[in-house]
Amino acid sequence: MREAEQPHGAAEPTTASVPPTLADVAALAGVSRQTVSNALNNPALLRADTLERVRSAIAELGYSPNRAARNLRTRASRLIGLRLTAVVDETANPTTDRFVHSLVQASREAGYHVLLFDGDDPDDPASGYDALVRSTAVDAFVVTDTFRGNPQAAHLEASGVPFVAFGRPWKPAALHPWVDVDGGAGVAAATRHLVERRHTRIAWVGWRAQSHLGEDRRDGWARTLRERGLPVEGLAARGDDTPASGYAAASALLDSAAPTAFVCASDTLAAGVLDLLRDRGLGAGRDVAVVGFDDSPFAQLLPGGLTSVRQPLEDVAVHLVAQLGELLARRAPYGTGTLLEPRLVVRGSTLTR
Amino acid sequence: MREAEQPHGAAEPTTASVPPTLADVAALAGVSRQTVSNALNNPALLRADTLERVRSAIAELGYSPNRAARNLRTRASRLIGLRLTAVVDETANPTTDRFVHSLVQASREAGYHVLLFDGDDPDDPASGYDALVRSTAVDAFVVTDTFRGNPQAAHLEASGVPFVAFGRPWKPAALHPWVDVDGGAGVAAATRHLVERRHTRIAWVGWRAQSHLGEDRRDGWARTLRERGLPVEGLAARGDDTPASGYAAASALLDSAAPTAFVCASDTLAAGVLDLLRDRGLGAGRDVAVVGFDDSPFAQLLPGGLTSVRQPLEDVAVHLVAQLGELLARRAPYGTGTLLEPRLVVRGSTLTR
DNA sequence: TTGAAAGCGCTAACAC
DNA sequence: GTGTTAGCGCTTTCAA
Repeated sequence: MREAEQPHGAAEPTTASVPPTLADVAALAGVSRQTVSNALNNPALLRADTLERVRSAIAELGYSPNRAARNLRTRASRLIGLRLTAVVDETANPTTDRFVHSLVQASREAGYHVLLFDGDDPDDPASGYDALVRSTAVDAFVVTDTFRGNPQAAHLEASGVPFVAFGRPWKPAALHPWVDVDGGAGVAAATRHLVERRHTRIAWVGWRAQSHLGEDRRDGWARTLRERGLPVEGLAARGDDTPASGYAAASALLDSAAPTAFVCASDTLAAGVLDLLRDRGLGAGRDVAVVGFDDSPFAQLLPGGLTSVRQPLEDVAVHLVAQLGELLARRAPYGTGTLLEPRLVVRGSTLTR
Repeated sequence: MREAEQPHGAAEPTTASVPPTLADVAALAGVSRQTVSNALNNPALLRADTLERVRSAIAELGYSPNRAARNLRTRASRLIGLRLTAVVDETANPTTDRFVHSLVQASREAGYHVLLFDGDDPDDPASGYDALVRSTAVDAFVVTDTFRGNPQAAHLEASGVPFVAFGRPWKPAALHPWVDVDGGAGVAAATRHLVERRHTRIAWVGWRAQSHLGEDRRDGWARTLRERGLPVEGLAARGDDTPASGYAAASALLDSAAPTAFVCASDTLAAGVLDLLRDRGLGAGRDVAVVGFDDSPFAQLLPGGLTSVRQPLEDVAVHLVAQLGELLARRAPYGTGTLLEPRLVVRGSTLTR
């Protein structure tokens, strides 16, 4: 019986120890536990003076409702699960950091926290998700890699797990809300920018045709050139998302089609193009223009700067969380999609001409 | 009363609906609830055949223990809180992404998940932390910005909240476990690398003296030069962590001290130095060597590559989680610290000479 | 407007 | 080795 050695004053700001409960607050305020709960969740129900008394008791004790108890009762965790995609080649993904940050902020404003996890088993589409759902550890997921038609989203949809996707659906009839960035529009803006700067032979350095994401961006380039009556044929290359691939593509294109500008599907490819220009003694921006995609730190730090398409990730996060809120509230708003426009950030690599 | 329209078989893999509970498993396996709990938490207590029966019942139902209930009972959440530091200037922090990823992975292996949050109020050191602790939403924190002597760590220590720090303590007598990277050793390795490549006038481009982190790195440079009997005086500059600052520093140093190599406190500063070299018509690696710090995507993508010091963030995360585990298990291992050595990644910016 | 009772799903003690 | 009892802290009926 020696465990209950309470300090002198129960109401003083004790360091950690045992956190106060609803009952403690109720006792201090001279009301029932229920009234304290109402003060928290339905303040409108209380009379003004009662509410005030309860609130000062809460403040005095430094009370916060126990999350586990609340979660157990309400069958919700107010947690959003986000699966981190694997780090490729020890290189940080330029968008991940910004996106995660934006999501955390948007979630907080909606009263949610973000729970991070990664898949134990890359072969299993359910990996990570299922356990989290069955154990009611998270209320919903944000899925980030649907564009490549991955099986995870399909699996989630089949299991009836609430989720919203950053990326357009992998099939027309998808039933989940999504938010995406109109990469084609971004690349189109970049291409127009080059046309305005008097470029007529504008090349595309992109990814293999399997990538929806890459085809979307490529379309923005091709579409704009056709609109302006400029040549498209023989001015496009495809490859992996590596500097080496960009390097090789630029080398081949320069020899075969003599473009004066390169639009790239990523900053990584642009880095390879820049590398080749350097090796050929060509000045980026001066002799040949280069545009990247993602506005990564690389684009920002490159001497002279790399013109690049910047995704509005902050807005993406806000929309995702908003859709998640609706999804969790009612069962309704299936089939909603939002397409956001990126913005071209102009720097030295397209300027000095 | 029309809500309880149960499907025919209770044991079939229903989509979402109501997840099975311990009681369902117990019923199916023909044992008590407690036995199922033991099967999960103390399998050694069960007889082999009972265990087998329980396990197959668990598998059949697709059962996962309800997190909220377990958390309520055990007074633990198996969640580690990580506060994301603010995004500066819309630029991603090169280390954040890698570190977060490493932490998620290390945590998973220890049976924890990572909960992300950001401070609502930057002026309040308790911001975010306190609420999460009082509501028992997380078991512990990983604090990442202790090095600059921030008040958060001091506050956490005072409140008795379990946490481990990525960064050395801000005062000698700190009581919390920490893990840090020996930046001085990394810069020393970089400096030795330059000495071996016959450089004798090696400059330092760093941060203001207030930064412990910066002084630690700077020491690695100064120490090495003195060991080798090379000049230190007049070869160092300090400024903000921006390319502009690196540009200005390099410009001034080049005029006043004619160094043939620059060691920088960050890749960001190195970017500025490279920018200046380009403007002066000097080739990085060819005429003047440059070393950065962080091995950011910029360093990896820069044409030719930027030699840079890479922090072992994966190891940092593993050590942090290990210390957290001990801290949470017993109350003992206060005062432990681990210092890890970074690794120099050599690229073109120090090679062609 | 406020209070009393019940129970969410789990595990720590203890009895069998 | 297995079952019984109790209760973690909260919110949702319902009654006063």
